[in-house]
Amino acid sequence: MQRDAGRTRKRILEAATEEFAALGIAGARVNRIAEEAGCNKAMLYAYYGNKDQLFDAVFTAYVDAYLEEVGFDADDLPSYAGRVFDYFEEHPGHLRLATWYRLERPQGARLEAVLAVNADRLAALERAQADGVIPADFSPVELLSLIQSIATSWSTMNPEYGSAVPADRAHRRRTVVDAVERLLTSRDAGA
Amino acid sequence: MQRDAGRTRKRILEAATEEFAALGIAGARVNRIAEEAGCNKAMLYAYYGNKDQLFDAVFTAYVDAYLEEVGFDADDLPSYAGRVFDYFEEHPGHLRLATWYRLERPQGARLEAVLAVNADRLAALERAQADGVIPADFSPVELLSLIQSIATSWSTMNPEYGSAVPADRAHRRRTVVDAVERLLTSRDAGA
DNA sequence: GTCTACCAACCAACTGGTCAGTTGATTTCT
DNA sequence: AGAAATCAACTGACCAGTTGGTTGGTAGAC
Repeated sequence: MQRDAGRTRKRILEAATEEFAALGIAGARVNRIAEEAGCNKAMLYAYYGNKDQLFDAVFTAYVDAYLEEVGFDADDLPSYAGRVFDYFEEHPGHLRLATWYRLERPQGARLEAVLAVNADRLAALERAQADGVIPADFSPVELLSLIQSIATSWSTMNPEYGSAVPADRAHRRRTVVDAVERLLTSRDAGA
Repeated sequence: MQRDAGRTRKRILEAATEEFAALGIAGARVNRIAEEAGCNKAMLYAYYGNKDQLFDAVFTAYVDAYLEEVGFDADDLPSYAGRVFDYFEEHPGHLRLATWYRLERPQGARLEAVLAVNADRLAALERAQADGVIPADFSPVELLSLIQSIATSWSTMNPEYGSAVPADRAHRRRTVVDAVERLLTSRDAGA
């Protein structure tokens, strides 16, 4: 058993990601994380401060990975929605993480990285609309909001639907991309 | 101070609704609920069994109120979406409750009431499509999933958007209804 | 090469406080 | 008198965070 601070840090972060994704901040147990990571609880406090800061580290790591992998393309929003869908299909825990964050984090503390990315995206959408590349029926923030919701709609459904939800991932993906395409189809001004 | 079992039950349920909506099952504190309800913790156990069953009572009461108030109309989905939007604008805690339920409840235990309502709605949509009242581009379950997501999209956004989200409730509502209308506009079969 | 002093990595065991749930007695109404 | 409603005080388990000490790698003296 070699000693390796970097490896231990990583193992803690992985174990914490799993625990927080499953149970949230209030439900997570520091003891369990340490046990799962195969190290002593004290290491966790040495490396990450406390439970809350550990959640921060987990959440920031997820956001970085998400932004890197999904990217953004104001000119092709349907395929952006498809990539969002793909990401959360492959990392269902990350969507839970994002939801816990929204529910359990006090209103004050926002993530700089996300704020900056959002501003960028809103600006890019505005430009694309000014250039006529995408229709301007919805404002940039409306578009982002709707697309995000649609892309994750299957994962955020109440569990009671259960068997009615199609098991075929490709089929569910097509639904998402299709719906976003419809949002972007210009309609006549008349009621 | 009169004694009144019914009133005490109700006060506990109200206090519990607030506490669970704010903090979820793991984060809620039984002591706080009793204090807020202005009664002893033992009453809570006498009337509702334990913490989990108390959450069940809270959640069931919310579902009943929701189903009653929102209703469903397969022939006019945009206005259904508008009513869903309205409901959660007026009871933001209830959307949080639904989210906690999805995150914290073990997969096994579903609510009969919701299962039955879902089945009804799927059947109603199927009929409406067969009658040609609404387009059949999306299947019933796809429609329900998309509409639910769109109606709650503003409330489920990451908090980092903050000031970019329009404060005007009527405006946000129009976005929702508009988006659902677009889903229902038939398109040509060609790619 | 190997000895040694040093420090980072690591941990078992503890602490103080908090939590869900219980008990046995008291009050109030009929 | 008796039943239902109420509660102060208790219990045992658990939990986040700490402490004081041990272990293992390694840099430099010789």
